Amino acid sequence: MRLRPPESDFQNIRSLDLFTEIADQHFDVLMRGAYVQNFPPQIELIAEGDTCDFLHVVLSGSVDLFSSWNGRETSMATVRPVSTFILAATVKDAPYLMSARTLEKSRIVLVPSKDVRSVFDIDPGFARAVVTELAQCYRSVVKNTKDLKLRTSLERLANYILRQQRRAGGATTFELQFEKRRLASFLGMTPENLSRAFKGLQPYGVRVEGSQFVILSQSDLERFAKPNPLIDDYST
Amino acid sequence: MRLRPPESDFQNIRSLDLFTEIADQHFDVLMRGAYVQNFPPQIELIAEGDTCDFLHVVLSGSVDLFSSWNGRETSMATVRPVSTFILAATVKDAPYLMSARTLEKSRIVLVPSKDVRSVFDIDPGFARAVVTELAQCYRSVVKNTKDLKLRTSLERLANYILRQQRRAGGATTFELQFEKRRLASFLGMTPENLSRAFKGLQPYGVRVEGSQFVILSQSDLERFAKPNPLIDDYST
DNA sequence: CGCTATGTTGATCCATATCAATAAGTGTGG
DNA sequence: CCACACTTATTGATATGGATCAACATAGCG
Repeated sequence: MRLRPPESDFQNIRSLDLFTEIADQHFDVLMRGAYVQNFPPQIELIAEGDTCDFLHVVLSGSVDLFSSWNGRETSMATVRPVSTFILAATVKDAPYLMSARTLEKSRIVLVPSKDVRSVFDIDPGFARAVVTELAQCYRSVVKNTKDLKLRTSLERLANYILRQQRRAGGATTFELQFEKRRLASFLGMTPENLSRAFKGLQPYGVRVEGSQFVILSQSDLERFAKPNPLIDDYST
Repeated sequence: MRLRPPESDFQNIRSLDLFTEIADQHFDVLMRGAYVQNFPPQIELIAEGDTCDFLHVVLSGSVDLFSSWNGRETSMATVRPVSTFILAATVKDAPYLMSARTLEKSRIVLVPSKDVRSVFDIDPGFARAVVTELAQCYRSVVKNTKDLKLRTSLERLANYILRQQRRAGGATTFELQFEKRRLASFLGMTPENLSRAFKGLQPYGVRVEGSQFVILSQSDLERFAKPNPLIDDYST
């Protein structure tokens, strides 16, 4: 069942960096063509290789971006509310490079790609926002590549934990938001190896109980992880 | 010695996708503020972490983009004429995530970042080109991540060879344009491992003599490499 | 309350890194 | 133009990080 997004969703969408500078009438154009839909968990929203018909906005829930080749699969990123995904395919009008599936019950807005492109061409504020967002995405992937190529799996895990801690407001205790197997895949390792890596971080003051992470010694962990803003900072 | 770009360089720069749709007067604005410079090999042009003052355009020669962490270093990409680099840092006005050094004698144009941003704001054709270029860059890095996470080093090498072959126009014989150690670093492996990987591809009809690659059996190599447009195609 | 998926642990294997030695280029200055 | 120095490439021996296989534990979930 497809429905136009109700007024209540508008606010959430408009609050995105991508839409704050857009002219009201142009935002209306995008919303008029848009659909909102609630998906159950584990639904494949898009498949890599598909043509790109919609820009997706996650309003609630979460979405996993993943890729496959030759029978192997890897998790590329997790999208959390409120944010968009596959903007690059949208602006290039090119096939998706990644597949997407819901991790939990999720509310997703689908904005027709051609509307996005046509509004881009007439709205300078939106154009500016698109380019900023894309640059941000690009930089995130570059950081991820550096993480993968310059660090061992133990170092990646250590820095991942520190990043999550910051996202959780700096608390010494916080929850993993999804399965460990997905974390393993995202970090480029096997579930077995991840289990052992948790043990490997115990000497640096990391305790893992179920989905709960506890940092017993911030300084020990940081001394081992050597976090770097040019790899680990989300903002810049 | 810094010099304004002469007329002869203008044509080359303007032929870039990034500058084909820009208005003449706006292109002039960019060129008026720009400098052109000839660099010897092995000169570090920018260092990761530096603030981004210039968009760089390679007119001739070649440039290596690389990153470091904790005493390790990895090659991220090679930039060949005529193309730009660090566009993302330029539009975001954020620190470079990668360092750049000349691989050979190179002619580079430096366009002040703030000029790029201000022209972006007033020239829709240029804005469109910037967003297309950034989307392209983003997709390239995503493909590279898939390559790294989904393939073994031998598979990466096999597909790299096939990509280079296509760049060389499909010839069965072609030259590696730089050192093997850099290729190893780019592919995320050690030089020793690369040497052995060359041997490992012999059964699939690959011969390496010095910097020359010979593909004796296209079909065997492709059967092993399993190239995929969503990882290996440059265009989309 | 079982059933099924996820996570852990142990044993083993394999790919890749590291260390060491040698060979082959490459460039420089006499 | 050659000799020397220095970097890069190759090869061999070994070490190790991480994958795989297998068994078991645990936790969600219907």
